Amino acid sequence: MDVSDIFDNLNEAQRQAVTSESAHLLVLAGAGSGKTRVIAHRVAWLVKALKNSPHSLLTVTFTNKAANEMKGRIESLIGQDMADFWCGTFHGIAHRLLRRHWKEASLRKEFAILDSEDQYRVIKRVCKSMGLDETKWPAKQIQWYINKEKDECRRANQSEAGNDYFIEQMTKVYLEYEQLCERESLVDFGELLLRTLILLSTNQDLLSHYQKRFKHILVDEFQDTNEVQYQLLFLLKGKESSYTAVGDDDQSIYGWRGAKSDNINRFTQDFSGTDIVRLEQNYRSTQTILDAANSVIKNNQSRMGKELWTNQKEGEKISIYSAYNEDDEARYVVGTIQSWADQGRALDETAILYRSNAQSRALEEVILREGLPYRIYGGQRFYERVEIKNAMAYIRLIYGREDDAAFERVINLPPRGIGTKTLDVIRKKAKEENYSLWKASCDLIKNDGLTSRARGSLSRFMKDLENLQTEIENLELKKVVDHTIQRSGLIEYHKKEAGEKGRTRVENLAELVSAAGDFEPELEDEETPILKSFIDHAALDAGEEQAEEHESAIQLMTLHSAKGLEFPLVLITGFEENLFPHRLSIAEPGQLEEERRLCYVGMTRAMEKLCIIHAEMRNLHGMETFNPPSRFLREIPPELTVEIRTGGAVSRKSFEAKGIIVQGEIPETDLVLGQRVVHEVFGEGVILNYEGHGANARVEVNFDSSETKWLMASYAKLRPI
DNA sequence: TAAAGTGAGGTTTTT
DNA sequence: CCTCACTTTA
Repeated sequence: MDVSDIFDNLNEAQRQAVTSESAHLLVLAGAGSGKTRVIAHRVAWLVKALKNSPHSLLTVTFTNKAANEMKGRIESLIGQDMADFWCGTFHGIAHRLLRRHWKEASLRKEFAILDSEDQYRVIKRVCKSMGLDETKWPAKQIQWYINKEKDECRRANQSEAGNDYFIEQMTKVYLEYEQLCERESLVDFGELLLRTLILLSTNQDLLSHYQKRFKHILVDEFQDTNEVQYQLLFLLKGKESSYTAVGDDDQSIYGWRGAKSDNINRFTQDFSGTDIVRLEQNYRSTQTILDAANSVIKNNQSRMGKELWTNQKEGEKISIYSAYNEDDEARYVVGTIQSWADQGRALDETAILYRSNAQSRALEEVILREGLPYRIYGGQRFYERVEIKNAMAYIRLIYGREDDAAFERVINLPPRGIGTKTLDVIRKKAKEENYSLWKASCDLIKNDGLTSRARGSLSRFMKDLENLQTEIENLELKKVVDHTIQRSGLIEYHKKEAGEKGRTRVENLAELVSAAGDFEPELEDEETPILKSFIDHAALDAGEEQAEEHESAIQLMTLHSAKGLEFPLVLITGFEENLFPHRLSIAEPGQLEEERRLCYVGMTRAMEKLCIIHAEMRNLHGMETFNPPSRFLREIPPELTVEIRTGGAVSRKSFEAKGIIVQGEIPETDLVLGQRVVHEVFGEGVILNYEGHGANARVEVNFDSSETKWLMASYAKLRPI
């Protein structure tokens, strides 16, 4: 294979980054400048040109999706076996290390991973046992506190309470929680990282082994690293290791969960001999979109400074639409997308972005009404769904009876007459004897510590589980899962559930079976049984890929989850003060700047056309709220925008009030509002509304079929009658 | 013990 | 307005 393949289609700066031979490398890569590409090509270059073994490379990303994508790209670029190549998320890699060195990390061999819901439940359990008032000390807040502490590398005994009552109290719970996790060998997400950090820093042999192994460490989205992640990277730095950090301080939007974009600056100081390469050529967006995004982000004080440019054409102006309310907003959005589709473009080229998930509802309703296919990202992920978590709890219990969280989850699911009272007795017994709920149940049944009714139900439950265990022995994973959801009664239970809900739950369970069929554990060690690998996978990978629809659909998502994606047509909704920037972020300058970066991220997702919509009035929490247009709107130079119908011919409100057809000429066209026209396909109708002018004019026509459509005037070939 | 009613609270998200 | 968690009732 020819090494030049690796350089094809790279620009000068990219090539410089890919082939840099300085001790360390920092790539400051603007949005759409080919940052993932640089990492993939650099790995390829290290392997193909410099003959590094894949074994000596480590690539770290933040999401599983990004890791998979990266791996795929690299493999297709190199075209050789990369079995020994570590490429994963921080958590995935930490997990791998802990599984390998569980003994040194003082864990049990079969330690379990707590996802955030499991963690929440455990914390609740701890609070209860401490007799804490739940209303005064919400478990959610405690969870947040503990995770924050772990992100900052602090154990419970390392917090400085001073005489702060709040911290003192939090620390107490943290301590209890820590002990419980220790006792049951439970590891939450933060713990994966912190424990790995401690494992390596207290184990010189292990540390130098990995320091020697990893000659090149490459980190994507560096601006999103938090304290513990940074320290982990720093710790792994050996005499010969060389680091590549790629990031964009302007796209740091996760400060609120502990990410420190300042780690970029820290990197240049801690890793001496760092070469800095800036990627400022954007391959994604038109000049107009880029100019607008640049002038918004320029208002931030704390920046490393960077200006994107492109070779692309100026492109269309940015449409600004002032909607009357959220319903009008949704109609405009859908209308714009429809005319996009009318021009023969695909629906999956379009994305509707919003600040908070709650905004998706109004949009969804209108899309649904128009019968367009759509897909909402975010929200509930596959392995987080209750029915899936329940099924997984059975599987966890089959794997190991000591799993109290799983036990509590399914002991009465489907309902089998074991209520809180019985469970309390079991809990108490377990606590007294300091062993698992399962063992406690065994003893209670033997020693007759229960009412006969509870005893019957409980022993039936336990016997069922034992039977299930023997039945699935030697079956392949898919069959195990299938068998489990059948025999546990979960399928029956959800089938009985009313309406749509029950049906989708049954479907999801079926999906779980097929996910199990497709599941391939990471090879590495044959010691771990596949069942355990599958359980870990479910905790570590929320399963964004699952149940994906393949039909070309409109994409709906929050601004946060749009990061890293691109779409030809992007519509950002809810561009209002108190919504975006969010009410809670306005007061503090640091948070406001993060909101602005979020805005920058959103705008730079657009390739060809960007629309920004704000509503004059919006129903929020059941109240009519009037918010002025977002300050970010004023930061976009007016010459880059077209305001659609502002102070113009049509007053939305009067139009709304009474389907009156407003009169008026549509600029630079031969059409007039209220005019009867005929369309080749849709037949005759009346022009109700318009926006834009000349070649860009779009008109709303109410056809005699009573259907109303937004059409591009220049494409629709409307003939006046 | 299981199903209907009451009331607070309602950024952003990954692992 | 809508969701959720928790409380009351059959």
